[in-house]
Amino acid sequence: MTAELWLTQLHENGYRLTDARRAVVEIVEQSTRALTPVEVYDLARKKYRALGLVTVYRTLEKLEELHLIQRVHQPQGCQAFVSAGHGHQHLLLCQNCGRVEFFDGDDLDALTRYIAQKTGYQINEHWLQLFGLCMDCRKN
Amino acid sequence: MTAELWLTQLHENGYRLTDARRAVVEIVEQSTRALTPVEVYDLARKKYRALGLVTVYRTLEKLEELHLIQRVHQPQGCQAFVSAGHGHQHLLLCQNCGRVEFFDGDDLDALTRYIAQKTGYQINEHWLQLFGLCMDCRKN
DNA sequence: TACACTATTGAAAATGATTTTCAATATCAA
DNA sequence: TTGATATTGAAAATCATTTTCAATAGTGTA
Ligand SMILES: [Mn+2]
Ligand SMILES: [Mn+2]
Ligand SMILES: [Zn+2]
Ligand SMILES: [Zn+2]
Repeated sequence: MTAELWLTQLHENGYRLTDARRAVVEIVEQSTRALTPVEVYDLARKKYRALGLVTVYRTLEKLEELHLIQRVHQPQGCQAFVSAGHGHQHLLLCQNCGRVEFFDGDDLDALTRYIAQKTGYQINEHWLQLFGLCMDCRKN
Repeated sequence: MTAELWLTQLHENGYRLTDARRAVVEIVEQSTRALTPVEVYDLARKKYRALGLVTVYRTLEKLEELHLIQRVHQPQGCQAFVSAGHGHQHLLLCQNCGRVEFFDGDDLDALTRYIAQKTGYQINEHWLQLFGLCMDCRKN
């Protein structure tokens, strides 16, 4: 249902609504895994046969620009995307099935103050990511 | 001086010591910034003119395999390498000059227990990275 | 609804990064 | 010193991403 919202966002930012974009948005928005451009291409082509891979790249670029999706960095590679988190959130990734969750509530203030003091750095931001096994994959 | 140790490591693992490897090792080992393969190539060629870019890729691959270097993930890209940290350490990166430091002492046990409990995930590892401005760059 | 403007498209070509192939050469254990 | 072979750099191949371009489709306006 949020797919509609993404399309609205695109439209409000002066982008036209096309079948190609609709297909890409629908796939990426409802995925619980991070998807690479080719994966998006393969899946979206089931909805819209004529889709070109170039258009997938171009659409992902725009969705990232509008902060609707974000790139996911992993040991296996850094070319995959997921729906963006809201506010200050971090990723939790399943090492087996690739499932992606967001979490918040981390408090690194004490740590960053300590490191800043110790190193002389002014610390502006942080990346935090947890890896593990999701409930489903633990059963195997 | 650790460059010698790296070469010893390579040798002990059955790899031959060549001028090409020596040049790459010397450059990467003493750099305070993460370097891309091309950057390593350009710098190392000042020590060993005949060096080929292919050999840089192959040498970085081996150094990573032996855990002497590690890949650095950044917003601008994920193809750069630095000397690996020791034990459980994380990276602190200067957003201006690219300087790299390691820190430890983060304690995410409470957080991971909380997230594990809340999501049902079994959490195995984490990535943490701090970004900011190093002492030198703050002065500008 | 029809139209005109122009953003968007997919195919093909171009670019950039990395990997593979290969014959010549350098390393090193014996 | 020498022979087996690991390593090399150049060139070609591969893979991911970007650019170019002419045809087409989306949108606001009449
Ligand atoms: Mn945080
Ligand atoms: Mn840690
Ligand atoms: Zn899973
Ligand atoms: Zn700096």
